[in-house]
Amino acid sequence: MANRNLAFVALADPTRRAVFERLADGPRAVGELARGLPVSRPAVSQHLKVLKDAGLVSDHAEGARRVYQIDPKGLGQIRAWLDRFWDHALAAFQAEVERDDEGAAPP
Amino acid sequence: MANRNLAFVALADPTRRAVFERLADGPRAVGELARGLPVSRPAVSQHLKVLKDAGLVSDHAEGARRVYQIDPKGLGQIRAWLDRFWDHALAAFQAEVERDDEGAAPP
DNA sequence: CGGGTATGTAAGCCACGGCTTACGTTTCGT
DNA sequence: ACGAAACGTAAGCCGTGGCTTACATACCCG
Repeated sequence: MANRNLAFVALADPTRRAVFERLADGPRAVGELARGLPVSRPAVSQHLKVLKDAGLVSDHAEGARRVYQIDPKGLGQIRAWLDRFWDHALAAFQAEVERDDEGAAPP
Repeated sequence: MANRNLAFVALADPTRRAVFERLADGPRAVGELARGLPVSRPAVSQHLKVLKDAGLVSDHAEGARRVYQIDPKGLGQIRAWLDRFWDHALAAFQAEVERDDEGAAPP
């Protein structure tokens, strides 16, 4: 999926990851998130857009404020990919290790 | 760790991920990897450097060729972070869901 | 209804990153 | 020993992305 690429790109930026981790503690509004971060509020707003497009967060209006929270669906998707890749890569790695040991120390 | 940032950044680029996934099938040399990829061989070389700095791959000389293979240690590190984060975020998410259901449909 | 609050968006700037070509170095083959 | 192969690195180009300031919009409160 192109979704995976979006998720990886979204998680690659440190500031964006800071926003995301901060959101892991519970739902927050934009200004609330911006407070304590070394960037301006519009910057946070832009980061949230990227995270939303990647399916990592969801938002809903709450009066004049806009509350964001983590979307477990997006996070699960990327985790599933990592798990699948993990199995594949590890299998290939072990196969290579065994191939190296083939004539190294036979009983 | 800054290591995590390097890993995320490394995995964010599509071409670099293509190299990495190709490496999951088994160890390969640089030119071998470049064949079939839409970029030049030096580009692949640069990508491999980034992946190596991120602890995602390791390399060893084999004659004139340089063989790269996946480093499971780096991959495990990022997976561990994702697992930890997954638990935390999911817990907060469920707590929020329960808080919403609090007065919604009580028996 | 008027003022302050909370947010998204536009425009513009600047740095960084990915790609290519060109070059230098090491190793293999004959 | 000499040419070719395989690779890393330097230099340079150009698009993209993150940040800021400025502006427009929706909402609450009195």
